[in-house]
Amino acid sequence: MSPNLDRRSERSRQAIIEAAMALCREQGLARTTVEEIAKRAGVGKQTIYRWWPSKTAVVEEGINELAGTATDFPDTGDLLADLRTQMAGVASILSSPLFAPYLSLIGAAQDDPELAKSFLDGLVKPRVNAARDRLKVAQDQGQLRADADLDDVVELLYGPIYYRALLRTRPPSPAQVDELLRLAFAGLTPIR
Amino acid sequence: MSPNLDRRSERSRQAIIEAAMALCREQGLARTTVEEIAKRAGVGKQTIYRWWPSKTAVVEEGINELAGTATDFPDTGDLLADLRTQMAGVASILSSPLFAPYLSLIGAAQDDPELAKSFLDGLVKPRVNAARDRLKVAQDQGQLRADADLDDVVELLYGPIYYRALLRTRPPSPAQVDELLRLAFAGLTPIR
Amino acid sequence: MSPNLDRRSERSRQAIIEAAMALCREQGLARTTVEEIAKRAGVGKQTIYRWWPSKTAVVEEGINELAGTATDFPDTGDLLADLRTQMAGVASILSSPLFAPYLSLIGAAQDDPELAKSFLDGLVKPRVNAARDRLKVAQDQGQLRADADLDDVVELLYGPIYYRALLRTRPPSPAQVDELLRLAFAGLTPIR
Amino acid sequence: MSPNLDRRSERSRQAIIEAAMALCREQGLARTTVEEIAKRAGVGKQTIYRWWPSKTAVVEEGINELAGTATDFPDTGDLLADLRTQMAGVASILSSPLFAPYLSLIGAAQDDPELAKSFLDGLVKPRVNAARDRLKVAQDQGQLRADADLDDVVELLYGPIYYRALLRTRPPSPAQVDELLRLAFAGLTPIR
DNA sequence: TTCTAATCGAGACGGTACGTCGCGTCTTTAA
DNA sequence: TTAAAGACGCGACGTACCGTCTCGATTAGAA
Repeated sequence: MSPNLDRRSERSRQAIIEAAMALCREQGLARTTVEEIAKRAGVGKQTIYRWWPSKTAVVEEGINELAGTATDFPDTGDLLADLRTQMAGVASILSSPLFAPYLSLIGAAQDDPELAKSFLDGLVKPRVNAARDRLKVAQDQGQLRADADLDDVVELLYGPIYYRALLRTRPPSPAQVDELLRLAFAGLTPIR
Repeated sequence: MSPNLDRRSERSRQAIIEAAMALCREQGLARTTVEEIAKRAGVGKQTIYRWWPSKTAVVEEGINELAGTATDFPDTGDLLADLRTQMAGVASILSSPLFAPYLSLIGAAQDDPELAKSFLDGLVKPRVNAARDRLKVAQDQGQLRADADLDDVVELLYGPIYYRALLRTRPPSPAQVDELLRLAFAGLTPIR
Repeated sequence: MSPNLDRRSERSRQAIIEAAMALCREQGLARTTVEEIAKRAGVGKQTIYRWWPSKTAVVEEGINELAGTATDFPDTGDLLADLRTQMAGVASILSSPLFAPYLSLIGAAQDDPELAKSFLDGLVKPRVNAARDRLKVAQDQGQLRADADLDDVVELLYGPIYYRALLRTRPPSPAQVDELLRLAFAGLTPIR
Repeated sequence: MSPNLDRRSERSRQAIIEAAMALCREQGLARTTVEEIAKRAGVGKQTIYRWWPSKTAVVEEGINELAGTATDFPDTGDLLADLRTQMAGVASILSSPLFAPYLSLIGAAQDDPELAKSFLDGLVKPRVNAARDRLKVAQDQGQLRADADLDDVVELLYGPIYYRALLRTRPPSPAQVDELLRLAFAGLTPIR
């Protein structure tokens, strides 16, 4: 019924993911076809369909491998510094052609509830949890407002970065992160 | 060369937009086909292609008509109150099934630079400008930190709403807006 | 539901039939694919599937057009001479590369009851009937044994020609027809 | 190079042939796949490909075993009686579902010269030779027209049986054989 | 008010890609 | 070494839509 994982060809698996990511970078996910991926990977279409339900699932796996630990959270004891480091990494990623398939994936998820779910569970939640954990430590240390809900804080900090990337107003950047952190921590209320 | 606008059938125009929006709400933009739109609208395919370059353009027009003045900015003199009002409207829209095609459109734009451009110019920029104008007035009145770049402020306030909608963590809501405004204006720095 | 015959492209119809027949002659029906036919005819696959249920149906129509009136029965008043003429025509056809698809069709019909039926009704029966009509006239004129069942006679005369063609023992030929007629009319019983 | 016959599994060999024949009877040769045969026989595909070049070769072997000595020629000294016996056997076979794969095989051979050759050499020729031998004896005894070419006689007698089977006009039968022999021996020329 | 040219609904067309089936080969594990 | 099992690269299947292209049949503006 379901295929035997032991007999799976690792060579083909990697070739498929790499081909999918490359094509996705060149033309976007929408214009990338399973046939092209198969051809570029030197693989039969069936081998793709045997192990993934769709091209988006392939790209999801590719993104997951690519992201790896790149967005891990540091803990130097200084929250602001750590946020600056990590968020600058996120901003770089979201403006990098290497990670363009990531934005395509978020795009595709808008019309694909299953993809949305696996994307949320597999890519977003783990990283949000890590962020929340780091914030919790800082909050306990008095480096963060005690009455702030940590999910709200995560949204406040990362929302603006994704906003730029997804609405294409301007690319996210480390400079944005600096200003963003300054504003978010100081608050918009004018100094009296 | 280009078709004669005077002879255009308004009945068909509306039927097409309504069919496109309805199908988009039912199945998402990706699964909606031009043929379906034509059939549901009781229209020939050619009539769609004569007036729009693609199905996304139809949906874009539909969104534009639907949005109308719903997200206009009030000016009661009280910035925080006005933001609360307007942002709550945005949050409602972004969580409403009626506006689901709007998210689909942002999704499609990730792989379609032309759509991204016209979407940005036609839908996003005018509203961002209106927001910036309102913020400028408030800043001049001393209701907003003087050293805050207004584009950054817009991102800080709207980023978190779009973040929830597009990453599907949880739906945007007026309650989010309240907390968001509280945090953003007060700042994350703990009260000493 | 079913396509509109008035709007059918005659150019495409002919190109498809000609391509199918040509490929069938070159490689046999079994190795001929719908995709090849479409490509050679400069036509979309759907156009084939719109008007025919299968490639064999295309070839059937091609054979029908090709056969035309080539196997019509003459009536000079001399049964033996007429049979010689007409059967020689049949023998030529069954050994001609031009008509190779005809044998392929009979082959395919062995595993396809629907094809067998339409082949029988469309190609075989009309010709058998014509043969029987000619034989009936001759029988009434005393040129053919009065107690012979005409269907049996048809089988006796044409069976050996098809036998050679389908079992590939040796190709049918006018010479075969001569000898066949001699034997069949004189009978196998030795002259006392 | 070629596999070792001594180590061959007789159990598998028989299971494969039986599965192939059964499937061929149920669905025809064209719709029978090697994968189905392997599955039904409880055998790996490779085991089929190791010992046969194609599914038709398996069926050919199956037919050969099935036919066995069923169509052997008797020699009671009475040609007509012997022909009646043997031809009735052939007619029974050609109208029996058990032997349906035989007709499928002839069908497949129309587009497969290699199959045609091995079919002709392995199945047809030996039986034609046996028939010719029996006819030769009879001819020498004066039971058959002396000036009749024996290959022509074989075609005259067996052609009509195959004709019915392959063109699907009506099934061959012992009754057909009776009438056939009557006509062929008496001749079609009216009695003066 | 009639003429006439553009737009309309309809849908056939040449294509591209889909997701599936089966081919014949190859690789792994067990007997 | 042969066997069962089944993954693999490949090619074709029949289908769904694409965007273009005819077709009459309206239908509204200019004559």
